[in-house]
Amino acid sequence: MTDPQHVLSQRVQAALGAALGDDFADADPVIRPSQFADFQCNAPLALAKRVGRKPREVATEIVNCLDIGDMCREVEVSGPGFINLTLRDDWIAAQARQLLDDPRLGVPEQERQNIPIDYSAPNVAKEMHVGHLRTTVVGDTLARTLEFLGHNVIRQNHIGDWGTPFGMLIEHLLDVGEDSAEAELLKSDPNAFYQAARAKFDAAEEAAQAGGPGPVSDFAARSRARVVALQRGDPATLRLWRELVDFSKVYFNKVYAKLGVTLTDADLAGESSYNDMLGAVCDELEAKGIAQVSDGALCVFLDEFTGREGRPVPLIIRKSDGGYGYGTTDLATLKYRVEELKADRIIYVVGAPQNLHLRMVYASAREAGWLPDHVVPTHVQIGNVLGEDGKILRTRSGRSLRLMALLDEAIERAAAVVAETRPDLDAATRDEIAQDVGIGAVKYADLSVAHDSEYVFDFDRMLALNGNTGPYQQYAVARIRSIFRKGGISPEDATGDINIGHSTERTLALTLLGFGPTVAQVGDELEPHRLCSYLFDLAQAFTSFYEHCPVLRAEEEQVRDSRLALTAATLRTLVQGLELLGVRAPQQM
RNA sequence: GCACUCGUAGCUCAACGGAUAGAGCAUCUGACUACGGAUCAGAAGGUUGGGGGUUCGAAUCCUCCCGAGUGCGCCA
Repeated sequence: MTDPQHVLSQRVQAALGAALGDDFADADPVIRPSQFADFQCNAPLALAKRVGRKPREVATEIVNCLDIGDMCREVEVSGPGFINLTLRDDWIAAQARQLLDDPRLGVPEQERQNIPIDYSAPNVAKEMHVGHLRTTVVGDTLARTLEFLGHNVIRQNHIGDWGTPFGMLIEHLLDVGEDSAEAELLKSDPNAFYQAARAKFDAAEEAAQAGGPGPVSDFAARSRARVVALQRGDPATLRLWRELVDFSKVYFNKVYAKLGVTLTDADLAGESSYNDMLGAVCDELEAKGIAQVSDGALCVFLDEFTGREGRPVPLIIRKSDGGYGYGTTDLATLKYRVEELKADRIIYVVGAPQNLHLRMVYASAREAGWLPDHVVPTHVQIGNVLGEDGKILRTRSGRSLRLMALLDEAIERAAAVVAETRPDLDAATRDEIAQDVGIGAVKYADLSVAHDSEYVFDFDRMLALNGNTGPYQQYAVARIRSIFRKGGISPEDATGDINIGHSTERTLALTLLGFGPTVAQVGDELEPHRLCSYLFDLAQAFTSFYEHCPVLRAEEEQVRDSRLALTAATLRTLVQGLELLGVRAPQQM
């Protein structure tokens, strides 16, 4: 048991029962870190009214019943009725030392849940751009964290692999030839392929309107026919469609490999995979009287959703031409996740603009009985990434930024720094460091701000070695590893007792104990930036300790062993924390 | 018009209803024969967009205004 907040909460709870009676024995008082002491409890303030007495009196009474001498050196009532708690150094030291034997670093066991997480979701035959960065990176961190907490995470990469654009894409693929260089673009620069198809389609539309049939306008007609063939399940069309998807998979996997995320082909669950359910979804909604035909389209109208001029906003589940849109797919997906994946909790890591749509999907599914009350869908809203001008990040020409290009630039910039600072290393090692630092910087920058807030993308800031950045954390890890390298000691062998002598040792040890609660909180609230804040605190606590407390050069052997153990615990915690963020910590940098 | 997300130091961002709103950049002061100075110690910097309200206590909750972004029927 290494989580002081949890232990203190239990102690205070016992005292509450003793002081105020059995009615309060299950009050579960909240303990928070505080600037006035190590921890603070405000339960007396919350309970004072209930017992009709003054908060300070209540607090004093609780303190009198508190049996806590083994872990606290000071307990006092202060302010309007807070209980301030200051831990004993030897207790902190002992708990910090326990982390070294604990494979989970003090992270509490959770009740195991089935949790599908919907994230990344790029489109076939389209470029991944900055918008995909956050949904991919945030989703991946949540997946890693919930898995670490013991849950059964089911990664769901809901790729856009179905719908009207595929008619023109397939026709274009046929036109250029499946083995052509143009088709190869799908694996490296899919936008070029998509744009070509799009341009051809638009030109064909124009030609068709202007002068009737011809070889150009023919393309639009062929594309439309191809969509129908695709939805009908025509084998030849399906084969071509699959080829498009396969080409795109190669591209996705390139990006994922570069980015270092845990998604694999096994996690692909694109829109097409729900195709067979769409008809039944519509039929059932119609039969239950939830959906009605309006202007030729089958729609679900719900009272709580109104749009312009107070008119109800529909969730269109079957278009007037008989086709299905993403509303239908999303309903089928939700149904599948509840019924087949046995979801206890469903997480959508999706852009903030989709909020209304998702809420309508949830509401419709609840209405239909596909989403039981105990299953809670959560939309982790992803905010936009902005450029220096405060507008959505784009290239100078106004196009959205290619994710691949952005990652390459980050690596290049990191490489330039490494080349300057570490000319002693060989090229291969420098290259590896540049990869880890460049990618780590981008991912960390993305994760360290609240997922729903927009943030300004700035290479210089994210690659800085100071501040709440990836490289700062990586540097802290590199220095720790350097200590062990220089001392000829393996971190696993640093298992001595921890004794606290210096104030920076105390701060470091106490901060270490915060890892478990922080990870649990990230799992509950789905906010990775809290883990970043924590790791930044930890890295700062370590560098401060590192400045003030020599480890290898400590004069007494006992002090040296203690500091080595503290350093080893820090290393493990930082590396584990960064791993949950999907940020690699190089051996040196 | 309605809905969602926001408005915090010069800049970029934090703050789970709790005391004196915190970091980092930038600025200024200190500390280098360094277990890796890509650092550390410190200073300065705020009427939390504005007005009301809820309560022991509000950046946080409610309400009204001002401002920004996004979304509101056949793209996904």
